[in-house]
Amino acid sequence: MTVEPRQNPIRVSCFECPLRQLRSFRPFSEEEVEFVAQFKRGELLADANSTILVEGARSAHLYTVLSGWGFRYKILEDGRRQILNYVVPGDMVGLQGALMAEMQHSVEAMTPMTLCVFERSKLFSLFERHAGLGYDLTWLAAREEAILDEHLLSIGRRSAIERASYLLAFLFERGMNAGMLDDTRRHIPITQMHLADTLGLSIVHTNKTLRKLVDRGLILWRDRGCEVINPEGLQDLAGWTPGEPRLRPFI
Amino acid sequence: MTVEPRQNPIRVSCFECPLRQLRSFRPFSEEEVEFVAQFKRGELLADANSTILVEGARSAHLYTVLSGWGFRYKILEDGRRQILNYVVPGDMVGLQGALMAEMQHSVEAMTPMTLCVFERSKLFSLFERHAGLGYDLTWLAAREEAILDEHLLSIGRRSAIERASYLLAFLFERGMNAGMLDDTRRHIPITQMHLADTLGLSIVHTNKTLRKLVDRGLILWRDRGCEVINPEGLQDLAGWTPGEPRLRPFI
DNA sequence: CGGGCTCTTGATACGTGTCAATGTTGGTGG
DNA sequence: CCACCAACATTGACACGTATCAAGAGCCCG
Repeated sequence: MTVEPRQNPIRVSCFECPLRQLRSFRPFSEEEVEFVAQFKRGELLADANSTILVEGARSAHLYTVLSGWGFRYKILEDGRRQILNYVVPGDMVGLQGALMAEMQHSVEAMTPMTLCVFERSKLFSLFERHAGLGYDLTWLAAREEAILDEHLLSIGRRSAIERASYLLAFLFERGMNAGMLDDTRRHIPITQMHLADTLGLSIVHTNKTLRKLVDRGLILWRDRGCEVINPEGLQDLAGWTPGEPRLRPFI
Repeated sequence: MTVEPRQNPIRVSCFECPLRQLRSFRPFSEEEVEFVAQFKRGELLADANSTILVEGARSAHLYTVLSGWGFRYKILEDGRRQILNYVVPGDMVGLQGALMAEMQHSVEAMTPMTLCVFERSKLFSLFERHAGLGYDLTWLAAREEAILDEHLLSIGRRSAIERASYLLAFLFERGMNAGMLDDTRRHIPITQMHLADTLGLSIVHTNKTLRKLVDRGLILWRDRGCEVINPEGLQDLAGWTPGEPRLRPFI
């Protein structure tokens, strides 16, 4: 289901960007915001389950997520799919495609999403005009790398139930930091198919593993999604501790 | 076996850096080389099997590999180890530690290695003074990300024999591009333990899987390492094609 | 009202892990 | 120079975790 997403004129000014009000993002200088504002080209509204970027394409744009949940993935020729990571507000999408020749993975929306659109051709001027923002981009790339490292450790060396615990704890953590979850809204809008394709497990075994987590009182499954009851319990089971929260940049 | 590596005065000038003569690296301007030269602090000689960087440490340095093979890895509390990626000449090591607070993985040498040492505190001035080099760093980070994506796909969705084929084809490719392998020197200096910890398999099953590849005439195993006989055969078996070789930067 | 998704559950098959024993090689010290 | 030891590699038997197959229930949306 690939819906061609609509690209709209700017509705949210960078000067009053809702992300900047979140606790987890670093403050920006007036000058930086100004540059980003003129770097921004528009907004993209994507339906739930629509494809935002596809492997092999040469996109003229890159994006920052303003709202919604999505994920990056790759597929093998015979259709086997591996979800690589999830994207939440504040995350960049398509940076790889902007730097390398073409996208090496696809991106899909899990919920309706809003994305800021930037022009790929102006990327280099960002490095020239604002070294601090260039540094931020490298920082963001290094952070993505660190996350992928953890996923690799998880898929390679953890058992099914440990993997599932880690992943849900991870998603909970990211959702909280991105302002998508809080003490009242704890619902992660994900299907068991998504989890299976992230964990490297079959969907049947994923289902049975989630049931164990439900039975242990760590999570609830309802409304086509997951509600984390006991994040620390998940972390203990997985043997994972999230890095100390630290002010992060975004573009 | 953690040997404290020796740090020596500079013996290889950036102006006659041996890496720049390799086909796969992009040319640099005189000015850029000059900057890198004064960014460089010394050289590090690491013994085979010594640890170069350890998870949790705050290193004052970052490195570029000049010679030798090494790898990045993480371990769980109970000792389970996952190798994340390999490093060959031209690769940066420790960038994550330079950007984030501390290293989130360890790095170990598989053969004797030489590394250029750079000072972490001067990293930001690289972005200020040479936007092109800052761009290169982001490029390198995005490339590492793309590699990790492929590893995730492999561990998550390929069978044991497909995984092993992919990994050996990948190592062969990287070794060729880095000038560590050529038509006469085809020996990859790696143990089956390393492969097992990369593939997310037990060492016994790794051994049996490698035997199948030997029986198919795709590789040889000898001299504590692997000799790739038929790289295209490995690629076919894995369903993997290396990206077209493209001039890459390094610092 | 029907037809997809999504989720659930049991039975069975298969891939991979674990255990145990042995062979091989290279390095070290007497 | 030889003896010994520690990594590394190999192989078979068996156990266990996860995949696959199959059937059905619940739910949302057209």
